[in-house]
Amino acid sequence: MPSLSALRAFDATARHGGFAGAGRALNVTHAAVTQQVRALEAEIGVQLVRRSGRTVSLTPAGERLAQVLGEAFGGMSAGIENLRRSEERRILRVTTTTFVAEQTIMPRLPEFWALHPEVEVALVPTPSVVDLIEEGFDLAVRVHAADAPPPPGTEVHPLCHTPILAVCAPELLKDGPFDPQDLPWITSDHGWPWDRENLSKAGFDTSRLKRVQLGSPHLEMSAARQGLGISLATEIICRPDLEAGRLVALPISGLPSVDYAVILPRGPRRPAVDHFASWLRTVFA
Amino acid sequence: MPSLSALRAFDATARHGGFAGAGRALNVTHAAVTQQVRALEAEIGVQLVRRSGRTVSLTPAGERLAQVLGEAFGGMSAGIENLRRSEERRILRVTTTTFVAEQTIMPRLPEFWALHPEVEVALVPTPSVVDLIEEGFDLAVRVHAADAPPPPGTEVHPLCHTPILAVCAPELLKDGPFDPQDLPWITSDHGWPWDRENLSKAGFDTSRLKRVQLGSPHLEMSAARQGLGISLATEIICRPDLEAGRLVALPISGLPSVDYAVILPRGPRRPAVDHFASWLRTVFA
DNA sequence: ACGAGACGAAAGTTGAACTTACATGTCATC
DNA sequence: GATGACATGTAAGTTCAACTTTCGTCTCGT
Repeated sequence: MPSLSALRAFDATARHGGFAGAGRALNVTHAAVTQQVRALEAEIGVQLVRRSGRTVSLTPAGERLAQVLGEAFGGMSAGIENLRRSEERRILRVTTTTFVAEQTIMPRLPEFWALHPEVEVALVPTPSVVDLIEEGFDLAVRVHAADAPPPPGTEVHPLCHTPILAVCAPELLKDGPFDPQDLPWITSDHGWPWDRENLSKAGFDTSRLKRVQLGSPHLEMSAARQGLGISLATEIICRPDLEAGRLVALPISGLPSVDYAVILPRGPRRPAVDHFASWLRTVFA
Repeated sequence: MPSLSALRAFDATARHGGFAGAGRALNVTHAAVTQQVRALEAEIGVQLVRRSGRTVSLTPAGERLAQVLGEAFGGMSAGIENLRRSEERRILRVTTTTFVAEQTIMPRLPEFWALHPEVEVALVPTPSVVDLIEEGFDLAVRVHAADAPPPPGTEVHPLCHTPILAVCAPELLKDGPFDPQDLPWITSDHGWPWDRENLSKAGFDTSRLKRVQLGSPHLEMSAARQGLGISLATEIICRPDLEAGRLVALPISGLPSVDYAVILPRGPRRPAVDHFASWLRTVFA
């Protein structure tokens, strides 16, 4: 098969009716085009253009080839253009935990849309870390230790370092100090192993704790606000409730801190993904 | 539009299910293919292949692009292959004078077919020099002075230098020497200007000559053989008749000589044209 | 545990494609 | 018929995209 740039040079020559015009269209000089077309003619052994004085015209063979090439190149560029456009407009799929989605990102999403109104965002709360690439996500916000290696095929951009707090409704503290061992801990089947690990680090005897289990994660925070018990949560998640006085942090020392990070699939990204990632940095600052 | 070699690299990757296989198909290393595919992904901003361990698979976007590219490249190579083949088998169109065609080439054509049985030859006798390219001829055999410039768009390969003879049937000489001014000259409307010029150079008073005009060129030689008069012809044309004793050359001095040459359109040629041209050299030797 | 065979990354190399420069040829216009 | 604008032809010089090389890593089958 002949060189593709020679084919493109001939295609442009046919389209623009001359070497000079083809050169302009391809951003090269006319000499480059003549060389390529000559090479193509030599390669396939057929005269493709008639050179008569100041103008060139296609031979019958040239006409046939130009037809074929025009369709092929046209199909290519149309296909690529489609792909690029459908990709550009595709909705931005973001996965994170229910808490981060509801408490941290959703309340401030209007700020993002003020910056980039054209980007549609789908926030998909998934309890566990999922395979970004396999599930077709563009971005994840996850707890990810700063020194941990990124999951295969992804890259990690740290967002913030934030302490884990034990929070409850201020009413629970009205009657003075109390022993946290006595109060119920609001948790879930899924979150309990993690909560237990963190409470152990703070010196609690986790086998003696009372637990309140709720069916859906987004009920937990509201249960805490209503004084049902104590909940473990990162500071960044409950910051709005702390500032509004709906929750208070218990003075428990020894609870660890965690790192939040943006996790992105490796490889090429459309601009919308980068926009959202950099906006997240301001949200988690 | 992305680089065509990147598109071809991706096409080959899709076709062969991996970078290594694509590299083998394109006669390059796997590294070259990965680079090109990565560049393509960056260019159009879409992930096209999933790299998982030892194998690669196409993403949905990659599938779509592979489909489009496969059709485009397939169409191209089919079109080129068609062109090349139809050109290869195309009949060889040769133009020359009636005399050369009938007297010199046609009798020996079997020798050419013995060498190249696959080449079909069309001998087209045309009285005047025609535009090779415009009329779609592959080759012409013409009288062309060795030092004359080639017609535009053509190249000239000299064949032989041959004298112009005045010939007649041997019977006309039976009654002893005679004055050529008295005998009729066999000529044609079309050939007369040329004959007159040559006769003038040999010192004849052309206004006093008797002329016999015949309708078709290929009757002239046979009229000469039958003793109707004298004919002007190049030695190479009437050599078979001279050798067979059907014609004799009159001892007229002063007639000029001419050069025969092969005239070819410039540019790429298929092998059959070169074969025929080089065979002609042996015929005219 | 080990070798075969695939992909990944980075630095070095090469030649195809391009530019530059000048000659030539044609056409429109004055 | 002289002139200028604009096309193509050719050849020699230049550059950067594409490729190779090299080494590392991963996965799979034995």
